[in-house]
Amino acid sequence: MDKFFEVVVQFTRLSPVGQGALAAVLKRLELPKGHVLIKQNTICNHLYFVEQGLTRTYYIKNGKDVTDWISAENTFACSILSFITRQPDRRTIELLEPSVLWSVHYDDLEKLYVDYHDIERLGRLLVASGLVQLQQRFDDLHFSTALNRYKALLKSKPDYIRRVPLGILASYLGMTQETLSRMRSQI
Amino acid sequence: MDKFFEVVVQFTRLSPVGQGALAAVLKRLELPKGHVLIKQNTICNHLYFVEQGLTRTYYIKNGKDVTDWISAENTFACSILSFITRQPDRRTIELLEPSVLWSVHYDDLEKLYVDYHDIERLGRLLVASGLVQLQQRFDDLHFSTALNRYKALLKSKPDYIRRVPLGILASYLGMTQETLSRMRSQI
DNA sequence: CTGACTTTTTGACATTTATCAAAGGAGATT
DNA sequence: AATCTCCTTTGATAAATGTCAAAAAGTCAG
Repeated sequence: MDKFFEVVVQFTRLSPVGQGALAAVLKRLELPKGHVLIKQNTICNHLYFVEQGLTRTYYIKNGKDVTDWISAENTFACSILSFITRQPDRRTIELLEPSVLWSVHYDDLEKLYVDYHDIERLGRLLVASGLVQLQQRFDDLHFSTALNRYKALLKSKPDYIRRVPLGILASYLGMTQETLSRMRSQI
Repeated sequence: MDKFFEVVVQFTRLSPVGQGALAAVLKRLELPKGHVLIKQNTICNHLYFVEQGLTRTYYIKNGKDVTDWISAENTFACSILSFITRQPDRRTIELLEPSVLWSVHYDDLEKLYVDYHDIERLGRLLVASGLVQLQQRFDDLHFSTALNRYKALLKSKPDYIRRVPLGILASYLGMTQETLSRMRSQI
């Protein structure tokens, strides 16, 4: 749990009572590679913090597997659309490696938001951080060639290139695995 | 200002005192078409609410004009990256139509967050809503053909097609204006 | 170590979209 | 009405990327 609060404190300092309340609803999970955290077309009720391991979020679009997001150590994973809107979403989240996670239930978080101003603030800052990351990822995709998208990833997330299978990485970058394989040999 | 609070109340109900404090820092702007709200490479210190009119956010990428976002009535406009991170950003925001806007200064908002739990909550919900919208826009871009991106826009934002010049719309959709012109005639 | 399986690379070809160039409209101004 | 400017369409061609097929390389259980 220490890792979780190390990350949290970078967003905002919690009061001891707020931190205690948050710690009380955290659940530790130790799960094998391939385990499915969220199934497609269900409501995402948990926010996951990755202490160790790697997750990928994907869905099927026109019959093809599209990887939407990858979460590594010290970042969060959930279906953003479903967690916020409370509607089912097509996304599935699975583990690419055996992982250690901490989960918070949506309802618990909502209660904490009401009771603790500082946790509401933490929530705001976490969402804002997610927005910044998604905006950067969006920018990488918008009007970039396949080669530049790969280069951008090489710069921003070099560890993904070692840890994530090529086909999944290609899909994350919005290209086929053949194209990624060729881009890679071009550098 | 009524329009602004009509939108706000859809996110959360504010206490009278919170609402009053927020109203006190809102500034009304009436500006002509072409007016620049935020210049590239500056820090975005204001969040704008569009009561009437239309804005576009764009930047230059490899010498080309890339439209990143469009805000119409009852939505917000700012450089997300800059407003949140407090760093300069390449984005410029300009008015595509003569507009009526309400602006809030970053510093005022931060003070309100500290003083009023309900405004911190509003902030969280606004950012969350922004995240949902960006995620949807990202999904439209990820592994979609030009034609499908155009169709998705036709469904989600039909008014943009009437109000936004074709070249800007094309760039928003990540294609050239020639391609958009052809997609359009295909439907 | 070997066979079965999965992942990655390579090649030939097809499709999509961009680029460049030019021609049409539409609205504003004289 | 003629001119100007801006916006949109159309056509020819080029470049980027996808698709399909097969070979090569890596992984792992037995």
